[in-house]
Amino acid sequence: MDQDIIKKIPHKTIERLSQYRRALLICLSQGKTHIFSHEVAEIQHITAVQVRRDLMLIGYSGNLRRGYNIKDLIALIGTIIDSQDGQRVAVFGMGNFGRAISAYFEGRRERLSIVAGFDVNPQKIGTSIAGVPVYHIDRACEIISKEKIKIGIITVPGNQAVETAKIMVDCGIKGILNYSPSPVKVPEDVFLEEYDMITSLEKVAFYVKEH
Amino acid sequence: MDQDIIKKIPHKTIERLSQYRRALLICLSQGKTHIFSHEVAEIQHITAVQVRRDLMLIGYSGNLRRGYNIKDLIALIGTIIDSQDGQRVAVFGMGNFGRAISAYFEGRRERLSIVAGFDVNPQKIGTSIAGVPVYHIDRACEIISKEKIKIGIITVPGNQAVETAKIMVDCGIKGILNYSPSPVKVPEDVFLEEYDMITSLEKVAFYVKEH
DNA sequence: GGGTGTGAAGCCGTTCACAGCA
DNA sequence: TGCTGTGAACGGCTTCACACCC
Repeated sequence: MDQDIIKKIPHKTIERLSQYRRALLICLSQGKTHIFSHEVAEIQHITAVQVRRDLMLIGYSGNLRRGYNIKDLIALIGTIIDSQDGQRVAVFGMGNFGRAISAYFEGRRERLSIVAGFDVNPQKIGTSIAGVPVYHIDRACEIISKEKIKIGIITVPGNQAVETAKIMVDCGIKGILNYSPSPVKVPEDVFLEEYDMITSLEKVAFYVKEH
Repeated sequence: MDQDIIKKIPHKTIERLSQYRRALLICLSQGKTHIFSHEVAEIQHITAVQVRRDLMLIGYSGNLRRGYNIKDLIALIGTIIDSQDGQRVAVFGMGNFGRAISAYFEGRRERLSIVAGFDVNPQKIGTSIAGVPVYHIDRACEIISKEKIKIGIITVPGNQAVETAKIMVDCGIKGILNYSPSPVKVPEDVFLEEYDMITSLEKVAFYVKEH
């Protein structure tokens, strides 16, 4: 697919494509071969028009009678969001949360895999958690370079997040997913996504309070 | 603050208010008493105008010379997003992720606390994880009613999410935060927020791939 | 000058409405 | 009839631009 077109896909569509793929993989495993836009929409709690718009953006055309071919669509989404030769990820902070993510991710995606964990706790160094080898943070640059890691997930406590992000950037990480409660700063050329569970929970609590 | 005004605050502003408060609490603990909009903005990676807009929406006025009074602002945000008499939360699925959330949350907010965990693993039932007592899922309705729980977090494996959400709704939960990879369906009057870590990671990976 | 507060404009994602097709 | 594909309208959030103030 044309690079220029891919570059113009909005963030939100990228997120939804990822979600569509997950839903489609489940449908495929249930033996379905085709699906209508309104079926996808219902699963994702959005409208059918939205689904068709997204598929329009990536240039996919469905069949009028049977809807979209699930296998083809999964493949097409793969060509857009996956990297040809796979991407490697490291987790910074192998506490409860780091372990949870490693376990959650184990073997879910061929082209995106967690290959290293970093921590400072000597009891964890040298062990393997959910199939992910744990190294001391001091070896970050060495391992990142050796393992060709470009993406890092921050799961250290809030007060260490800023410092950790600095190390990641210095070692050549180009994409950071920050799950700590502290926002971090990165250079322009590093993609940063931050998510805080407390904010989400407070939001839910707010709307529950307001009925 | 006037209820009608609160109802009109957009979702995004609510999220940012939660984030502002977190940042402000840190500033307060560092001994600062006042802060400018551009300082808040920088922490959150947004613009100063955006911050001022949000504060305008909630009717807060700063001091021209010194900016915003941190203590007052924290208090005001509290009156908007917190519930007067506190809200109680349950975690469904005390695996790695459920444990991580419980630990992460322990003692962070007075007005929002995790008071129960549910699981099916007999080894966990009756124990306490990160200060949260664990019950068998069969007792969900009993405990939810007794503990006056209105909010639930789903951290069960994807294939059990739909079923778990059903139980939650049936037991009277009014707000759900779904961290499982499977979207769930809930009635109109239940507030639902879904977040999937794989989607976020795929998004980061996509933008790293695209430079 | 460097802040705040805000009407107006701009932008971007979503939804409407409908043509086209099997 | 019931779906897809899409130009056009809509709406809500963000940014511009500027008045005002110390």
